[in-house]
Amino acid sequence: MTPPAAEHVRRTRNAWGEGERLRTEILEAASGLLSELGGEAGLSIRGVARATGVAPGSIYQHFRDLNALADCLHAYECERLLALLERAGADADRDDPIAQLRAQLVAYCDFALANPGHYRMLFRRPVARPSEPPEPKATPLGRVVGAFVAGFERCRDAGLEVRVPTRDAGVMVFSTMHGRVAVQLGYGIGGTHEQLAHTIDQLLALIVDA
Amino acid sequence: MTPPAAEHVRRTRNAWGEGERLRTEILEAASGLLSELGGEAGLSIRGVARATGVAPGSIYQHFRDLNALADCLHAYECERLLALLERAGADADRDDPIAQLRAQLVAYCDFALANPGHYRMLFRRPVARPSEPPEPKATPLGRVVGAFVAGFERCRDAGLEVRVPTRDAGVMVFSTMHGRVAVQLGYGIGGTHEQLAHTIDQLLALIVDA
DNA sequence: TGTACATCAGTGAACGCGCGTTCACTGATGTAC
DNA sequence: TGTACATCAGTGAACGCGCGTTCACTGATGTAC
Repeated sequence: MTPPAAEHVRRTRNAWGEGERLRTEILEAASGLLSELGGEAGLSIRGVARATGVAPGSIYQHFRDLNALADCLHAYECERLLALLERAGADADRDDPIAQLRAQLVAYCDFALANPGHYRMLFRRPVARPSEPPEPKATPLGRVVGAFVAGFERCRDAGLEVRVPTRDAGVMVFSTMHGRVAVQLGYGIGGTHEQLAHTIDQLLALIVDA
Repeated sequence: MTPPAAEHVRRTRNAWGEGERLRTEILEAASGLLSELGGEAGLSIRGVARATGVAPGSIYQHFRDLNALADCLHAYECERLLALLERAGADADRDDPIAQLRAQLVAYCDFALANPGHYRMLFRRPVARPSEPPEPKATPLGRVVGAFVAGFERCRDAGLEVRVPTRDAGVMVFSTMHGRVAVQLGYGIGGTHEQLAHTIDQLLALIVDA
């Protein structure tokens, strides 16, 4: 019942005209809480305020209410993950679309295993969200799948044979990795970096003819 | 913020010597709430009491506290699912271990898609449970994987060639199905009964030589 | 250069609420003698 | 058969708590004249 002790940080207020900085500080603190709490459940205005070192009321200058804060945090984490995937792809061999895809898949798994709380929030959002209707493509799941689909399209554009429709291929690698990650997180097996990399190689070899 | 309206059911108290019946009534009511709430988050003593039609204090005659109630509910749902799998296997052709396994996998997917809230509770239990250490084999995930492993062992015993160690095979089908279910639940694609059955057939054909 | 005022970046006390949990109780049913 | 007592299956009022949210405020920094 006791919330995890979020140390009461003292902070110096932002300079005149830079109030928007608190918004980012709040999101970063909330992001840290996701790790401590292991997910979105238990996230509260007061907890985030404590972690930020700010009065509860101050949150409301940047977020309409708890729901809006959760939505923004969700979007914030989603962008972080997608940026990570993009960077992983960009860091890989420019002329090897398979290597790029592989790097993105590895980055995805690494993120999930290193940040279970963030991962849970991103992909296991509770259904009962009265806000707006889902719109699958805008969902983190949809966007990550989209990134993988784009990877397969790059393979196809490079003249490699992709044996199934690229959309199906994207969904396939996502669901396989999501399942593997869940087994590791909940069961503790099959999720070493090497095992996952091996699965990724096998999957890619199965789907695209290099 | 308002909890979903759990209609205040009036109930007649149990007869002398049959007080244990309330325990089951509570678990059944809590199970119903899992559907309404879409998962374990938001489950409360008072909510369960309302759904059962009983005073909050009455819960404590059967469960030490909220945590114990959640643990028992977890076990209760776990048994329900495993019984479902067992029945599915038993209802299939006695002499066809592949048909039995197939029936269990289909039953598993059907359960997940029909009961997202229960599924989430069973397989996405928050990490921060101070109770006892996990003990993977006793976990729903562990036991379901175990049921699948047993299915592959029956195949092997029947003289069929299982191309990977049965344990790996069990983990493989579980993670594949878990991923597919997650994509359907969060994204709305790939999860029709036919598509899942098709995936199951493909997977089984890949793993065991019939 | 002074000064009155506006704006900014917050604070902190207060509210009402639902929650978990406790506890003295109530009324019906069984049991000992 | 009567009756005193024990046990059972709950009730419902009360407690203290953390929560979301509001609101009047404070003190520092900018701006108009």
